[in-house]
Amino acid sequence: MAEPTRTDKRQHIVETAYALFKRVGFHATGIDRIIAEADVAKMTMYRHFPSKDDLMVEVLGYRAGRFERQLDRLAEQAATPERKIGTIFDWYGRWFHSADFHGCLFAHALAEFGDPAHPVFQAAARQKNDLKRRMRLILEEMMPADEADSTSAALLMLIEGATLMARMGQPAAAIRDARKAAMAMLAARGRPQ
Amino acid sequence: MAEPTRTDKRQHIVETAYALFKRVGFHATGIDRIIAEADVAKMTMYRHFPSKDDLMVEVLGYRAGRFERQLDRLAEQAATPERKIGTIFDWYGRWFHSADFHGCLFAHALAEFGDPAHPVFQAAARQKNDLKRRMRLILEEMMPADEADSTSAALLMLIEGATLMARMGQPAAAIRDARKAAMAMLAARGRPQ
DNA sequence: CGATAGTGAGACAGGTCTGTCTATCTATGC
DNA sequence: GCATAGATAGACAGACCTGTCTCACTATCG
Repeated sequence: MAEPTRTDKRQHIVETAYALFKRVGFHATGIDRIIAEADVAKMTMYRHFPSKDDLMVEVLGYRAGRFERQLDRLAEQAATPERKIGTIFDWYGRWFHSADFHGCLFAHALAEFGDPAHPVFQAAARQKNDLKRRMRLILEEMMPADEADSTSAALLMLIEGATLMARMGQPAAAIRDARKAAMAMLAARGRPQ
Repeated sequence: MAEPTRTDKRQHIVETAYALFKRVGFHATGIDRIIAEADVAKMTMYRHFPSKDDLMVEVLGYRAGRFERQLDRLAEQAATPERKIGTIFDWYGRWFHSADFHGCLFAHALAEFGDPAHPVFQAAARQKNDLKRRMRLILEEMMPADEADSTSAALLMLIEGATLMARMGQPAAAIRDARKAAMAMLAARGRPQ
């Protein structure tokens, strides 16, 4: 009964690969290392994922899904648009300070796979676009659509930049300054230029 | 006379490696490809650079120096702090639209080399810190030091995030939204919260 | 002319990479 | 009990990786 079922193996490979890609990188992580740490045979991995590319895409999808579900839960608890955006920044603040923070896996994927036609590039870009859309929909509750679009873009930039700064060893300053700028951006709305 | 001098070879290797690292990535670019495209012997490269790590650090330093010199020249022409910041965003806007834009080499280096003790990581982080310091010094002409610090951090985040969005295929929207947010940030200064 | 320093071409070592294949084992469903 | 599907270990292919080494060549300087 402690025996893992078939589909468990698949998920176990995904999670092991996720941990390695995050810590070590995509190119720098070899198949041999993934199967060694996951403790599965090579053919088991290749049965589930025809190639390393497929595995990377699956890992990114898995991570993106987990991220979306967490933000969904947080959004429910917040009443106003400002607070909803605030909970997103809160999430990033906690993430920056978590023990196994190694930067954004999606940004790293975009960095390592420069070809926009590559499935890994596309899977990573999808997550960024999804996050921007999420924030845009929130902002549309409090401002016109075009303004919500440019503001959500700016918020996404702050988040991505803050993640980079956190990665460079300044997690506390990163989230503080990003949050401050974001809140000022929302509070200043409607004021005369 | 059309013959290249000795030190030219060294610089030629650096520039060829730079073009490849930018387009292809650090791990994905092999020594063999660098020397093939630079049209030099392998031993010539290894005489100048004891290892690939050394070459990568040199490439990052070369690129950072070129960047700094360009910003120095632009800063001279601008009168007010606001305009100086504006010229930096202008530079990024032109870069985003240039033919061989492939994202930020330093951000990619940070993504591929996760260990903060790695010389490549450090060389890349240095450029980000230098850019932040440059903007902080400009902002200190118009605001107190602590405010200049957090504002320069926010501006750096906008720039890094905009670079990521430009890389994902939206260069025009990226620089427009980043610039708009940055200018609003500076204009709103002193207004009551 | 001769010495020296940089360069060239390429073999080579030792390791790693992705992906394939075989042959054996095991667990579940009927 | 038995068939089937999934898992196992490990060899293997063929390519690529970094870095070393040898030996011949060339250009400059005195």
